[in-house]
Amino acid sequence: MTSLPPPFLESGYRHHTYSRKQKSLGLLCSKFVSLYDRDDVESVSLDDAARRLGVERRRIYDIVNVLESVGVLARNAKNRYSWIGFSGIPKALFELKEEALKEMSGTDSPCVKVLEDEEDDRSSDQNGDFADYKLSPASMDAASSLCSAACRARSVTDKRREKSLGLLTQNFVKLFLTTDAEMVSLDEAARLLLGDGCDSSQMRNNNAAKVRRLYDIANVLSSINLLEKTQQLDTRKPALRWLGTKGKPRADNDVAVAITPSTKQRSKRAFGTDITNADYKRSKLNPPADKKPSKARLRTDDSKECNLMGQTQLQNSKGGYVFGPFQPDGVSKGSGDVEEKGGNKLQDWESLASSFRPQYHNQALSELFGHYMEAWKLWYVEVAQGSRKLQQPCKSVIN
DNA sequence: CTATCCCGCCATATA
DNA sequence: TATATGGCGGGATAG
Repeated sequence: MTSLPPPFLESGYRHHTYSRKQKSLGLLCSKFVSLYDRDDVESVSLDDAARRLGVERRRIYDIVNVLESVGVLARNAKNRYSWIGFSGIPKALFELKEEALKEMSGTDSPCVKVLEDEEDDRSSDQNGDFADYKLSPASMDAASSLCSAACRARSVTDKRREKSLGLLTQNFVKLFLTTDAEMVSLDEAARLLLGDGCDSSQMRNNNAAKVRRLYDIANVLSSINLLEKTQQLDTRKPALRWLGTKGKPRADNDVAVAITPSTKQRSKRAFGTDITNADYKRSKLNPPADKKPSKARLRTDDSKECNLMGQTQLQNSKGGYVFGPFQPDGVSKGSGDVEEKGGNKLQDWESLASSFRPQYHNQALSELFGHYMEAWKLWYVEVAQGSRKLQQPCKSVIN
């Protein structure tokens, strides 16, 4: 009753201008954010959100799932989330990265191919070693990707979790956090997000499904300005550019530390995600046919004061390699059972940094990581400390 | 035509 | 069981 079918809306039909854009996940997410990103908000009710935004609950789940993956929200209970805000992003990203690094350090893959896949599903995900970043272009490692079947014993529950939007989002983000590449073609991302390997079989259709999910993720992350939908400069192919890590482009000096948005707890618009009812939606350059998209769009993001910190733009051999595989399948609880978020995380950045560093074979990466640690530390400390009262969740998380 | 991706059915999870 | 979640992919719209 509350929902109106697409074609025909409420009052008459005066608005033949039905446009999907008006109901895009991204726009909805923007509304969602502006609705809750206030100092006095600390709890979010899905029911309330759905009602206030005038959409079906299903859509709220989509938004909330990805936002939670990047630390903007935290689940409390049924129908209940606590609003962390943008200040929670740095921490979340840091943890994601930490997790990603841990996973790829070859120590994983405890689960080899156990037995053949049962029923339908294909052996999803790949993982395996991360020895070198450059995996052979094609053919890759169809064989190695066979594994992962393992964890199936974990019952259906984990199985479902494996394909959740939230996990997909995390893996997607990890991809950007563990490499200096900032742009991935949609297609490539879709492939990496799951068991690529063999491109044969009827994975064609499967891939299409994944892409659909990728669009969902991209849309909400875009509205948060962590991501940007673009297209590869050469190939006009659609691609996604990560914005969550770069500082302002104009910083020549490698420094360009964080632009800590809220020195004071005041500015809740950490990420400058202000949505005006007007659709400020950037029109995607997309000129006629051969125009250079380059400067087409002006100040892409009105100086999102957000951005964690400046990072040197040492974009070296980006073109060469591909991202190593990470471990998608229900890893989280895979190995341990007691770990999870209980332990002592983010203890010493110092030690973490030093312990991680040696893992890089690539000098540039190593250096880059150093910057990451530095900047993150700064940012995190500042935000965590200064953040208004709603920092309680953070505090408790640490235990 | 292909790229996007909204919509909501219905399987699962949870209270 | 009822309700809450959220895969999943058909098929409509944008380009």
